[in-house]
Amino acid sequence: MFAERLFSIGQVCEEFGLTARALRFYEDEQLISPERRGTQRLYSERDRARLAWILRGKRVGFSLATIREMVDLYDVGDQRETQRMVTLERCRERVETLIRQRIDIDATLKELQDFIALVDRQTKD
Amino acid sequence: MFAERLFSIGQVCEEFGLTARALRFYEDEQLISPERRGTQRLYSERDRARLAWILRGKRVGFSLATIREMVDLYDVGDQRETQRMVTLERCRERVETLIRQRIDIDATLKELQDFIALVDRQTKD
DNA sequence: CTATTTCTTGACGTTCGCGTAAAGGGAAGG
DNA sequence: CCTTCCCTTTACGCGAACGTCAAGAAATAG
Repeated sequence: MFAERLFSIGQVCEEFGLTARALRFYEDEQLISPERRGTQRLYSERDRARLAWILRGKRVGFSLATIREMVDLYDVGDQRETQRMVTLERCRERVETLIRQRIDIDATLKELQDFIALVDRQTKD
Repeated sequence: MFAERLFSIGQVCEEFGLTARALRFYEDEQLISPERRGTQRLYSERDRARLAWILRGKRVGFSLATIREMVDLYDVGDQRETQRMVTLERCRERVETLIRQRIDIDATLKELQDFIALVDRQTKD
């Protein structure tokens, strides 16, 4: 067995392009919970995977609260029937809004590209 | 010729599902500028089209500032060469982030749907 | 004409997602 | 040992996007 590689907050900031303040804020908001060696934070591979998830969630426009809800959903592996149904319901809601977002993005993309083509034609005259 | 149908703020709120406060805020931020009959606002068909654009922009995660920039881009029809290039550049940037967003959305959708399938299988046991 | 909505303009309050000092602790290099 | 980073917590600040009264004007209903 080999010890897992751990990262300091500075390294993680560098890697993901965010500030220490942001990382600590995410921790306050319970999105990640890195180990501690004394007072210092140590980020594991799992923490970094969660971070990647968080950043992607942000890019698609989810709030931190929503993102936490979602990673929490993934974390509860075994649960009761009723709770599982709630989980599924929340997931399906997310899927709905994502699909809606795709439609909106496609429409916006089309208009933008049409507009670009129009301006291009004007320029060529 | 027939007079264009105009709408009160209340009607527009009803139709688009937002508050009067929000509409007035968008006006302060120069996203829309409805006519006035005395002190009352009157929204035209064009205003409502802009509103639809704004709401779609919000759903894809644009800030109001960005949305204003974009509707402004559409509005300036004829302009100088250099200005036109700036317009094109801004548009292409938007296209880039939208495409990036599509990729993120697709990835998130896939994970969600895989997860749903997983939970579904667990439930059937 | 009166009563009831619907509208108007301030102006302060709130939540989110951090930024930005302030003040200090701990490890690492010379 | 001293300096230099890198890290820590605490705490106030800020822009975005409205919410929420307050106080009054104006349109509409009866």
